[in-house]
Amino acid sequence: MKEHKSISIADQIFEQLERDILAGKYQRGEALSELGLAKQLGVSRTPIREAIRRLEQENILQETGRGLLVVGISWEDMMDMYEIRMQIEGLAARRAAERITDAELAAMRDTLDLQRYYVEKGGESNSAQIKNLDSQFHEQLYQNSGSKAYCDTLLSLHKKITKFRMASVSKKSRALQSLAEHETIYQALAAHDGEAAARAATEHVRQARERIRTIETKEN
Amino acid sequence: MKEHKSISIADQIFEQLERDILAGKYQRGEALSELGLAKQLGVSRTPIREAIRRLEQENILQETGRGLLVVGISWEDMMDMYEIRMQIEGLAARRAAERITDAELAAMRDTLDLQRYYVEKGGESNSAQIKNLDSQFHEQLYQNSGSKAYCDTLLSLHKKITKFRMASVSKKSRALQSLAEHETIYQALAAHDGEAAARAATEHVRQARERIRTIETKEN
DNA sequence: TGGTGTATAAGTGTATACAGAAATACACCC
DNA sequence: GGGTGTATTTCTGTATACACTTATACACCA
Repeated sequence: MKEHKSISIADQIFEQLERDILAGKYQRGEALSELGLAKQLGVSRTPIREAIRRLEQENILQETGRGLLVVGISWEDMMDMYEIRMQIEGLAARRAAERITDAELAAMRDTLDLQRYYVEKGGESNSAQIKNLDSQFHEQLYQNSGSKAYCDTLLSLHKKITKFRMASVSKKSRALQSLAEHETIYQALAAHDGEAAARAATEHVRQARERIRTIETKEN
Repeated sequence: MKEHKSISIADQIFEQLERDILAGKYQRGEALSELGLAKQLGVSRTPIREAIRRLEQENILQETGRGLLVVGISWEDMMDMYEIRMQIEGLAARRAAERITDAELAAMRDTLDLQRYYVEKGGESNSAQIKNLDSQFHEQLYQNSGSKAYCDTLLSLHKKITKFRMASVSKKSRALQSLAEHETIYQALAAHDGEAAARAATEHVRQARERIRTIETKEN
């Protein structure tokens, strides 16, 4: 379904650098140079520069006048993003519940069913697939809020969170719990119950944060 | 106090295009071309492209594969941004109240006093100055939340709002009311009262939205 | 008259060349 | 030996050239 308009080198580099930075592959404060990246990636500086400008706009890279500084996001930043999402995603869900169409509901239902299929099937090989479907459900929710502002804000936060340190090890029990929460959100949307949708979405983000927090705490 | 690192042409073009797009100088859906902009602005395509990439990242410009599409923001988008800010700015204010230092309080006090000076002095010539100080107060608040996530999110929303259609005609009565609300926020911060700060900040954004809404409604 | 095919124009994507600034290294002088 | 001045290297910023894609216009043919 996705538009494949040839995907320029600049886009690929943007994606790769973003992923690497958010995944923590580069140290916070580490210095990079355009020429260095160009040589390393085997392309000219032009696409590198365009990728860099976008990363700067996202505030995960910073120009210093002489070289680039990796800003990235910290653990605290991510917790804060969850906190912000808890509020905004709830409001977006309320709106979605009030305006969602049957076709949009059916599409979310499909996403949910497919996700359930992969989760119950289990296996590490499907974890990428599951993560994509999880993201897709949220993106559909954002889209169905009908608000560009909500959609843009939430997409930006969600993208950073999902790429953070290759986050969220997929354990089946957690995946099932997350799925159940999605189901609750869906039911509220289907019932066009704004209040319930808002509560469910907020609670889902809160739980997701807790799941991540628990993992990290154990690691450290 | 601001860092003046020579301000590249690319940066200037970014600022200008962003301002023009958000101010409504370009029609929503209007097509632009790199070469056209380059000729019009008398520079090469290189800085144009870098500006465009940043604007794309902000979702106010969109690549179509053949030319650019002006997306901009609509009136509804801006109302939604206020709604989001109502929530997030409240939380940011709560945090700021809990951690703000005396030095930071003094800096906000200075901003406030200077704004009051210009507001009471009156006159259209100072409206730009007043707007800047107003923005500065909010930016200080964001900064003092101590959270990169809150700061980034709020700065992005605030920037778009302030540039929207050259928003907010400055009437002295409204400016005074806004100032009084800033004062309330400041008092809560100074008292390190998180709850009060959150309430005051949220209410201030709500009122700001109402002030804008009233103006627009009269215009249409 | 309508459709098709080609030529042309316009636009983006990428590489490269060049200018200028800034840090660094090194030699020279005291 | 230390400090200073200069040369060199290493960056970024900008312009330009070229490849490639696609829309468009126009002529030709059925």
